Formats: sequence, structure tokens, C-alpha cells
Amino acid sequence: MTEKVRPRRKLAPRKGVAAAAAARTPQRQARAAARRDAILAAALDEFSAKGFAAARLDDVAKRADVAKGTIYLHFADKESLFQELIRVMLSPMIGAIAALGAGDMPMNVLGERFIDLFVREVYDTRRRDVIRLIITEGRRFPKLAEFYYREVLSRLIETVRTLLRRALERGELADDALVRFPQLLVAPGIIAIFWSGLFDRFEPLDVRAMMRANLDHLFATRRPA
Amino acid sequence: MTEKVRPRRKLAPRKGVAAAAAARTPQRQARAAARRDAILAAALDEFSAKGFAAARLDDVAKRADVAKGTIYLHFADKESLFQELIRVMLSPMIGAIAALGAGDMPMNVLGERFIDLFVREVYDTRRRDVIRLIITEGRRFPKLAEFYYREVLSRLIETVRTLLRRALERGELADDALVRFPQLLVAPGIIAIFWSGLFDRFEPLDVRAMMRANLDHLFATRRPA
DNA sequence: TGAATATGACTGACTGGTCAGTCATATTAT
DNA sequence: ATAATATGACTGACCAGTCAGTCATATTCA
Repeated sequence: MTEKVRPRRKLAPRKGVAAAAAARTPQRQARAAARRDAILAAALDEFSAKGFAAARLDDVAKRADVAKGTIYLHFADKESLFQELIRVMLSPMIGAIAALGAGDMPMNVLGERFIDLFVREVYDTRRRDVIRLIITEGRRFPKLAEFYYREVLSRLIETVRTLLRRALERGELADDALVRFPQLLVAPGIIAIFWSGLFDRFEPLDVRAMMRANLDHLFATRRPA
Repeated sequence: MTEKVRPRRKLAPRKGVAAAAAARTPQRQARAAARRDAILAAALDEFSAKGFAAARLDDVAKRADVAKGTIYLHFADKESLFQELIRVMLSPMIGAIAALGAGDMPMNVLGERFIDLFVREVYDTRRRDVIRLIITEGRRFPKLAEFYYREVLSRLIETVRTLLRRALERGELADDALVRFPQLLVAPGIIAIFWSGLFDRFEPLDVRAMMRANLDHLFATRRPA
């Protein structure tokens, strides 16, 4: 009987998510939305700095300049806040991914575009912290991992695969390695995200340069000696 | 309040001979060491499963079949236990890295060796969890990150760089990209470690195959089209 | 030899601080 | 006025860390 202790919660506090259902006034609506955003921004700061478990909602509230109770007007609990944060930060990317599949440029140009997109839209952005959070906390939030895989990763991978298959047929690729492992394209980017948080003080790393070096080799048209 | 008299230790009994040498009998010593190991093993399980902050020392004790107080006979506090765990798991690698620089085989062979070493000594091992822990918790334990960088990473990087420079001079490499970014060699391995914990249930990933595909391209001798 | 004594590894109930989540009260927009 | 919002003091579960006490083993001495 190594059972976990029963959680508290005597009644389902069905608020959180749908605080907008009632308020129709522009005034209130705007104010509420602003607060929600402030809370999300503060949450990102706190979760990024301390990790999910060690982050304190009192600190989130303080940072958002809001009372702790207010958080519970917008989010059901700490976990919902965390998951919502990830969702909100990533949803803009979902649409952007589709747009990526449209172009029809040669590989070397597309590669450059890809690096630029990654650095500008992720690495130099708060989304870098979001990616970090998904990877570091994802194991304990299977729902979150699934959401990320379904809504972002799988789509991104499928899009990239399509582009790569086209390139392969055009003879711009030496083999199907990248079609089988599109992960190789972003791998250096992900590594750089973690490196920057851990070892930059000892040995800084130039993401762009590393990603470019990687791409140059991945797109080489000759097999190894 | 019942006044319990403490009859312990009335007078120094001066045993003579080796009183100061302490009663570190082989018997007791062995037993204590076994306990320590059990605690470390349990700690690895718990920290891996829940992360540092959410892991409970009561659970570590239960899993190690030891009372909670016993943990504190071997480690100063939760953080020390964590850091010691990492140290103990990684120290065997410190020596192994030096041995790696000895060989003088051609790149393609060395590459295969590298993959094999990584998969056998890290990926298929509890060390995979240790690497994961360092990367996920490292930010909050700067001391740990520094230890890992100084004792493991920097040495590994330097060793690999030496081998790569040699290969470059031998004309086995197209450019100095790998010398500048040796991280590119392990990047797929690290990615696989995280992928396996997050997305394997949706789309499994063959580490060996991915690392090999990566190496094939990194060691290509011709520049891109 | 073995009874008496000493040792320190081990135990687990307990303490004190922490923090997620609640709710009675106060504030604000309509 | 009054419904919608916001507040922050409060509750109680939780857990790292403590320490008085136990017991198996080692040592001493008759």
C-alpha cells in the first residue's frame, strides 16, 4: 500500500479557464486579459528560473503584481497554469509551420532560412525557455508531451520530411538520412539551448555558426571517403 | 514531562592502544558502505523519476530499505546526496576518456567506436539518467554544472579535438567544422536521450542508426553542391 | 572462555517551515 | 445599487532535517 495521499479539493472549483464567459464589457474584458497575460509572463519567469516543482505561486503573483487568489480566477491550479503557459507560447508556431512547407527553394537556401527562423523565432526568444521547459519537465507531464508532439513536433517533422523528399528526388541530397532522421536538423539548436544555460560561462557557443556547420555537412552531396 | 536521565558516556574509558583509531571494523565498514550504495541507488531511481525538487527522501529511504535518519549519516543533506550521486556515477568515465585519445585509427573506424562507446557506456546504462539529470537540473546547481564541465566535458572535448585535428591534417575531414564544434558529434545522442523519455511512445527512435547517419555526413570529404 | 561493558550505526517519531489552494471580505465597473 | 472581480490572511498537507533512544557488534577483563 504505497499509495499516494489523497489530494484535497472538496469541490470542483470550475472557474479558471472560462473567466471570460461572463464579462462582456470591453473595460473588464481588457483588464482581465491583461492580468491573465501578466500572470502568464510572470509564470514563465518563475518556472524558467526554478522549474515547475520549486516555483512558488506567491512569487508568480508578486511578479505579476497581482494577489495570489487572482491566479485562481484564471487558472484551475498550478499545473493548469503551467500547461496553459506552454500552449499559449507555442500555438503561434502551429500556424507558422504550415507556411514553411509552401516555399520551393533549393536546399541550401532553405537551410539558411531554417536556421534563421530557428534563431529568430526560438533561440533569441522566450520560446527558448519554453522548449527548455518542455524537455526538462515533459516527462512528468505526459499530457504536455503529447500536446507538444501532436500539435507541434509531428507537424514540423512531417513538413520538413516533405521538403526533404522533394530535395532528395531533385538529387540535392546524398541519401535519405535526413528523411529518416529530421531530428538531425534541429539537434544542434537544442544542444545550444541547453549549453547556453549550463556552460556558456566556461565556453560560449555560437548557435548560428554551429547550425550552419551542421547543415553544410548534412547537405553534402558526396558520401564519406 | 518525564525527566529521562541520560546515562550515556559517564567517563572517558581510555582503552589505550588504538582508541583514537576508531572502531572502524571491516565488518561495520562493509555494512556501512553497502548501505551507502543502497541509498545512492535508490536516490538515482527517485531523482530520475521525479526530479530533484519533487523527490522525497522518505521514498529514497523506503526504497533503500533504510531509515530516513540513516541517509543523514552518509550525506549532509538532500543536495549533497544529489551531487554525490552524480559524482559517483561519472567518476569512472573520467579515466576512460583519457584512454580514448590513445588510439590512432582512421576516422570512420573511430566514429564507429565512438558510437558504440556512447551507446554501450551511456545510452544503455543508468548513466543516461545521470546525463539527463545534469542537463535538466544543472542550471539550479551551478557547482554541479561546473564539476561536470571541468571533470568530464572539457576533457572529452579536448581529447576529441586532438583526434579531429589529426584527422584534419591527414585529409580525412572536409573542413574544421568538427574541430570548432565537437558538440555536433554527441548532439544526436543527447537528443535521443530526451526523445526516448518524451516521445518514444509516439515515434520510437533508433539511436545507433541516427548517430551513424549523422557521422556519415560529418565525415563526408566533399563540400555541399 | 564468557560476562560485563563500550561503541556507534541505525531508527523513526517529531518539529518547524513552506506553500498550494480557499474563502470571507473589500474594491471596482456598470 | 450590485454583480463581477480582486484581495490576502488563513488552513492543512507535506517534507527536510533532528535527535533521544535501541541494538548488534566489538572490546575488556575476570
